[in-house]
Amino acid sequence: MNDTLDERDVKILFAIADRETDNTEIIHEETGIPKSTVHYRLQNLKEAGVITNDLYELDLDEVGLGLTVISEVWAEFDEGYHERVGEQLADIEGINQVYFTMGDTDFVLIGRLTSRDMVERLVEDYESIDEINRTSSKFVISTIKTSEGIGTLRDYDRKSFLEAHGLADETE
Amino acid sequence: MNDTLDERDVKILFAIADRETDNTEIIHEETGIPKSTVHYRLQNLKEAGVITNDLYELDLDEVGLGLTVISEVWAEFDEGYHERVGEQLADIEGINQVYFTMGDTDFVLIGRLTSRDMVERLVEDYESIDEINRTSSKFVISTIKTSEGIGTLRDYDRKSFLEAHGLADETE
DNA sequence: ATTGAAACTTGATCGTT
DNA sequence: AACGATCAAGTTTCAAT
Repeated sequence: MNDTLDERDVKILFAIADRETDNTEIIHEETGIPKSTVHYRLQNLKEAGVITNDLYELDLDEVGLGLTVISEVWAEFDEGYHERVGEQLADIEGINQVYFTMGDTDFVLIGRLTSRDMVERLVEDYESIDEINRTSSKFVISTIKTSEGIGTLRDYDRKSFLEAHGLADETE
Repeated sequence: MNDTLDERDVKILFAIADRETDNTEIIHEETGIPKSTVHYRLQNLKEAGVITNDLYELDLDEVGLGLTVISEVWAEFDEGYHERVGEQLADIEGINQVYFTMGDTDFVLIGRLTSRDMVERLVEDYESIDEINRTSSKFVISTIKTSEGIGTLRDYDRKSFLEAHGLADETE
């Protein structure tokens, strides 16, 4: 975890996440921090390796989200409840992936947490949801790979991806 | 899935992922497609909802990666092997998250696939790795939430995030 | 380290094919 | 739809604090 990260950096990073853009004018508007200062801070964060590229992929360890927890949650089987339970799980602070899977009302969640202290709260949050029967959590010792969004494409060989979509490879 | 996506769009999207930037000059350099055409294509993809924001978060359904599979893999317990097995799992086409968890050599993987046909190949790929004892896979019926990278910050309340890091909220 | 203003680079637009 | 040339917009730099 990077200790050079201060409140102002956090403010800028949250603004980028919230407004879904790195446009300095908009980040300035959101935070009240001048354009050139925003630029200065972002430059430092890039050099420090907190922001790893132009697409604003983040080093989660560096921002203090080094702890990953994978939870499985079983809920009461009842048609309408899946979505409602799912939304409630998704709203728990620190949870960033929620999947509803085949089998008997089974959710898989992935959370990125700031510390072990949060785990206790997490489980409390699960249990505060009425329809939930049982939960089980496991800690991640090491994250060998993560990619999301456009980064997901890196996991594919372009030729075979095109093939899978019935598209021929255009040779320029 | 969006059928307006053609080979050229895919080429541009892969170039963005590979070069980790959306700089039109660089994408031009990578693909041979003129700057203004790159711009034109990206604009269309944004309007079509394939690219959902300035940070190039993608709608995976729209790019034809609508099928999500979560797998658990147990491997032989042997000090050095974790990383080697992990890397091999990470290299399987379509796998975009690999976690090594507590317990007896247990990996959790998440894959985004183009079609059911790929699942068979996936399992074959798992089994082609020597050290692996047992695998189990489940399909995701619906993805209720996913966020990665800078988007992960959206899962936090800024005040409590700052607090967790021992940072006071600066009032401007 | 911060900032407003200037300088510059680039993304967005336009007109033609 | 594609693309080279042009313009508007954004990013980066700079000098002062």
